[in-house]
Formats: sequence, structure tokens, C-alpha cells
Amino acid sequence: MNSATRDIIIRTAMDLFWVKGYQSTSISDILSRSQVHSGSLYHFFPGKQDVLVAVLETYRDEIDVGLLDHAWQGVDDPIDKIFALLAGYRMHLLTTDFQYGCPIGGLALEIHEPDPRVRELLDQNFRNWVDAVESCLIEAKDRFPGDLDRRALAEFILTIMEGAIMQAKTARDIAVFDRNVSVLRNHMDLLQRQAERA
Amino acid sequence: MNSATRDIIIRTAMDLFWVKGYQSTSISDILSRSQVHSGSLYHFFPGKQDVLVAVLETYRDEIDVGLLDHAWQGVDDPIDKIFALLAGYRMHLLTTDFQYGCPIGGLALEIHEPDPRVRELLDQNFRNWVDAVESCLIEAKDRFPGDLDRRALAEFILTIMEGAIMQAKTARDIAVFDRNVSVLRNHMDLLQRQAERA
DNA sequence: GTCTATAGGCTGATAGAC
DNA sequence: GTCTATCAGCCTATAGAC
Repeated sequence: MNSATRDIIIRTAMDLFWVKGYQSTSISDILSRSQVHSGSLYHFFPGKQDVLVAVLETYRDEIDVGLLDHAWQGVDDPIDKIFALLAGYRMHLLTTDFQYGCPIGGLALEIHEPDPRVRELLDQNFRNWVDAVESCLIEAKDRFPGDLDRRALAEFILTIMEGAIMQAKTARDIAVFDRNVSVLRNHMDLLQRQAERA
Repeated sequence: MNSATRDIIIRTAMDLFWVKGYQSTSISDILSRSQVHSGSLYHFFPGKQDVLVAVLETYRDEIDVGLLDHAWQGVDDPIDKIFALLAGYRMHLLTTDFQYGCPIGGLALEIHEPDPRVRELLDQNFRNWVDAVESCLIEAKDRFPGDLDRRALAEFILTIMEGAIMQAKTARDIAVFDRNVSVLRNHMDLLQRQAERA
């Protein structure tokens, strides 16, 4: 099932779907960039959508090595980890002139009538991301009010990341991203002060 | 420049772009649903993208009559207005089985290399929405800390709306939308209590 | 598993009569 | 301004030799 060619196809598609989206990326785009021929691709994948499924499975299975390990390198404090994660997306926006946002969020809003497998995989990817943030909040639970809904706050942080990227890409201005993160930071500070008073 | 046929094309495209997105909506889709013939469409619009431009201009010019007046009917309190706006999107999600999210946000993330006119219009639409929310915050300014960055908070609320829709659509579950709004509500409450103490 | 060639369908857009 | 007919190009996917 696995092979070097199959992997090259997936890696190439990951990148193209991230920048151009799913629909705007043609099979030819994947073939020409990966130097793979049509017959090989269709040997490994029944169709284009199956490439997308493989891409989403890869994101899901590699969230640690592909995202978290890198973003959290040298960061120990759990709250700092959350903002380091956001800073990673910020950097992608800046270094690619707002071309690379969130690969999952982009696909989630682009594909309007997703196949059940695709929708489920998008959701799994979101949930994994939320899990990671929630684990940080649990690690820092002594600093927050005891009745804090940590799951809801973790989802909220994903929401802010996605919405901030959407606005920054559209405005082509990182300032709106930063202001969003500032408001989140203020919210987290308020929660922590609330906990200190109690 | 204006005509009944032109308007029918725009209204049809508004709806189709909202549900299916821009790329997945073909000119044929617009023609068959609007009962307009190819020659008429190309008489009014040089190409498909010009239909999109007209759609975005219409959203921009009709934010009051098309969105705010309806959402704020019978709502006077400025903070209630903000949550009434969010509730409007919630209702759209629920009554359309998560098909209708935010028409602007969907297009903003779908179109990866937007024509300058398109990008500018998407941005204008976002800014108009933020303006509306900011005006609510200004109206309620006595209830918030004096140094509150109202523009940033208004952008933050747009961010939450967009991110909450993205997650709710993907999970096909309104609960995640509601939890996001709850966290926002909690943040607004914390700000107001902060102001009361000062 | 790899490579070339091409089928078959859909798309945006156009021509030209009325 | 409206309508019909149609083009040319791109797209996904397949056939079949190697």
C-alpha cells in the first residue's frame, strides 16, 4: 500500500491543496510538480478525492511531528505553548505573503458538499488540534477558575486561529491577526486573575 | 446598466455562491436556475468573475437591508444586537442543515488567488460587518473599560463568528457554535465586571 | 509499477440571427 | 436585449504497451 511514489504524490498534494485549495489543484498540477505520471497516480488512488483523503489522513496522523513538535520546541509553559502554536500560523502567513493559512480550515470551507469520509477527516483534524490545546489548558488548570470549560476554551482558540487567518489573508495585513491574538491574551489574563481572586 | 435580468442573475448567483461556492457554481448553474440564457448573461457581464464582483458589491451595498435590519428587528440593547447578529448565522446553519454559513467568509477562504477587485470587496464586506459591531460597542461604551480597544474586539467577534461557523459546519453540530458564543459571552461579562470595579 | 496517448465530459465564453 | 448553437480548452480518468 505504501511506496515512495505514493508518498511523493501525497506530499505534493498536501502542499498544493494548502496553497491553491482542492478544486483549483488539478491532477496535472500534482503530476507535473511531483514528476509522477498519470498511470502511477491512478495506480495508487482511484480518483482525485482519494488523494484528498490520504492527505487528510496524513495531517491527522502526523500532527505531532508535523506541527506540535516544531511549534513547541523550547517552549515548556503550557500557556506559552498555545500562543506558540498561534505564532506558527502567523509566521506561515508572513513568510508566504499570506498564501499559506490553515490547510485544514481552507479545505473545510472550500468543500461545500463533502464526501462523508472527507468531512469526518476534517473534523478529526480539528478535534486533534483542539485536543492538543485542551491538554495545555489541563496542564495549566491551577491557574484558571475551577469551573472553566476547558474543552470550550480550546475550541474557542481554534476558532480564533481560523478566523484571524481568514481576516489577515483577506486584508493582507498581519495586524488584524495580532489584534485578535491580543484580545485572546486579554481574555486568558482575565480568567487567570479571576482564579487568583478566588 | 441595471435591468431586471441583470438583477435576477445577481440574486441567483448570490444564492448559488453561498451554498456551493464560487468555483463549484458553473455559469450553466446560474443560467438554468435563473431561466436566463447565455447570451443575456454575457451581455451584462464580461465573464464569471464579473458576476462575483457584482455579488460582492451587492452584499456590501445591502448590509443594512439584507442583514442588519432583519437581525436587529425588535432588539434595542447594543450588546443584545451583537448576539442577535450571531444568532442569525446560527439560525441559517440550523434551518439549512449546515449548508449556509457566511457567504463572505466562504468565498474569502475559497478563492486563493483573488483578483484585486475581488480581494478588496471581500475586505470591504468584512470591514462593514466590523463597523456595525463596533458601533454597538461604542453605543455601550459606558459598560466597558475606558481603554478597551473596541475595533479589536469587533474584529474578534467577526473572527469568532467565522471560526464558529467553520467548526459547526464541519462537525455538523450546532453545539460547538453555541460553546464558542458562550465563551465570547463570558469574555464580554468579564470586561463589564472589570469596568464596574473601576 | 511506469509510461504514453487519448477518451469523454464539462467549462467559460463566443457568433450571429432575431 | 434575447435566444440557439457551438467552439476550444481543461479536467478527470482510462487503455494498453512495457
